[in-house]
Amino acid sequence: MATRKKTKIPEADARARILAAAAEVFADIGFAGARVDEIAARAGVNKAMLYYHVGDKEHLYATVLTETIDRVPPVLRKALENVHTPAEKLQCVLDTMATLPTSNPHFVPIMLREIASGGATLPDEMLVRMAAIFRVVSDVLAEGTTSGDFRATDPLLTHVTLVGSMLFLVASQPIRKRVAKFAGVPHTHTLEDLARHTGNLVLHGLEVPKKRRVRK
Amino acid sequence: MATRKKTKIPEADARARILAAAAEVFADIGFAGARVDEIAARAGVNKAMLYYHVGDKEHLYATVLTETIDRVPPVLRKALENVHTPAEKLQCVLDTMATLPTSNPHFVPIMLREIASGGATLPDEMLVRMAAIFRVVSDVLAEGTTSGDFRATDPLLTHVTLVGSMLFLVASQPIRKRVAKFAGVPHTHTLEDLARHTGNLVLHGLEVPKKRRVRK
DNA sequence: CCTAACTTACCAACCAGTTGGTTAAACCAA
DNA sequence: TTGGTTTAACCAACTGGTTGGTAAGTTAGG
Repeated sequence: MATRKKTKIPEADARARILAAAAEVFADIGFAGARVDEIAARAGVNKAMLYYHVGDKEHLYATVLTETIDRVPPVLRKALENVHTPAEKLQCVLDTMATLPTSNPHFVPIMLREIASGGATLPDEMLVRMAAIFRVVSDVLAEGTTSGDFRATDPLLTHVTLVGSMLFLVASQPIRKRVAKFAGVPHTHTLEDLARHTGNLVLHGLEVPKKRRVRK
Repeated sequence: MATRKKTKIPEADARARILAAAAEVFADIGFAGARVDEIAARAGVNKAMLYYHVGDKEHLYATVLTETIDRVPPVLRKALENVHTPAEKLQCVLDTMATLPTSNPHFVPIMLREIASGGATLPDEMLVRMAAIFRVVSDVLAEGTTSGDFRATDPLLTHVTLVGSMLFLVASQPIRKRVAKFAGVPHTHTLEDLARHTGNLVLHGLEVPKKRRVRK
């Protein structure tokens, strides 16, 4: 309720409501499918006000993107603070990634669509931020490799595999439920399950260690 | 050039050209962004002819989807014919998936976008086909588990992780190149590299086997 | 002369962005 | 304190270009 400098009661920060509504709509139907009127309506704001507060559709989209991704690196770094072995750090990264869609459910579909379109419209601003996230993960990988815990892999490919798996697993949840029905297998997984499965798979691999192997 | 039944020279199968053009445009900008006029133009066909041959935009999209995914299971099964150990089969699945975007470059972005939208518009027809692909992979996983080569994992999650990694790796190639520049790391990978990396990661995992581990 | 294949010309709905205002809070000079 | 001025916040109504879809006709093979 705190009034700012001057002006007539700025209707509980319209800008924030517009960005939230935009994230929702962009996530649901993508940039091309999103309607500015729909965003304005969901934000409970006149369309002209949307243009007044954040500019045109393209700028609105870019703002949603950057303001969302900016929250990721600090969260990742904070989560890693009290974790020490490389394997634990990697699992921590995955666990944290799995929590992101809880606090920010619209980020995953938006990014997936960006990937799908080859990032044709991704501004350099976003790439800088993606590189920042990559660096956090690649530091963990490098630490694991030099400490002798991890095998040496291409860090960029490994990072993309991790992020891709998590994004895909999270985003595919509704479809997975339907596919599971058709394939006749049960399906009940939490976000933590997804992170655990990915961590387990990527850390230990599928193969049974030779010594423990039991051929029948 | 072969003329079919009757009619006035059916302009070298307009329907096929329409579907090809549609796949292109849907892959580039998604269903909502795609313009029917653009698709018709790329197919070298009058817009009214597009409606005459394949019906409205929605039906056109559904047709592209099903006709594309239908090619996957036979290719997978054929590729698996001459491969025998579970590990080799799994790598074969990944290799084959990596070849798909070569023969059909539009499938990956289209599927990624479908995942992003939670499959809200995915017809049951598609789910049946996705379940068919899942069954091929899950058979390989099950075989590996019962033979003692693979650890037991949730087959659905593992399948989705594999497919997701491959789709994501392939689709993210252009963005990866740009991110690599910002992160200051080199970047040159072929589709085979992607399949090999994923196979290596998922089969053997990141962790160095205890016996071989060298702490410094 | 019938019918599949093809075309032109058109339309109504839609949609991003703008115009031309109103309102009231804040500021300021007397 | 007052009353005039400025300015941020807000809005209804409009604009003009776009777009999915169609109607009504043409062409030519059988």
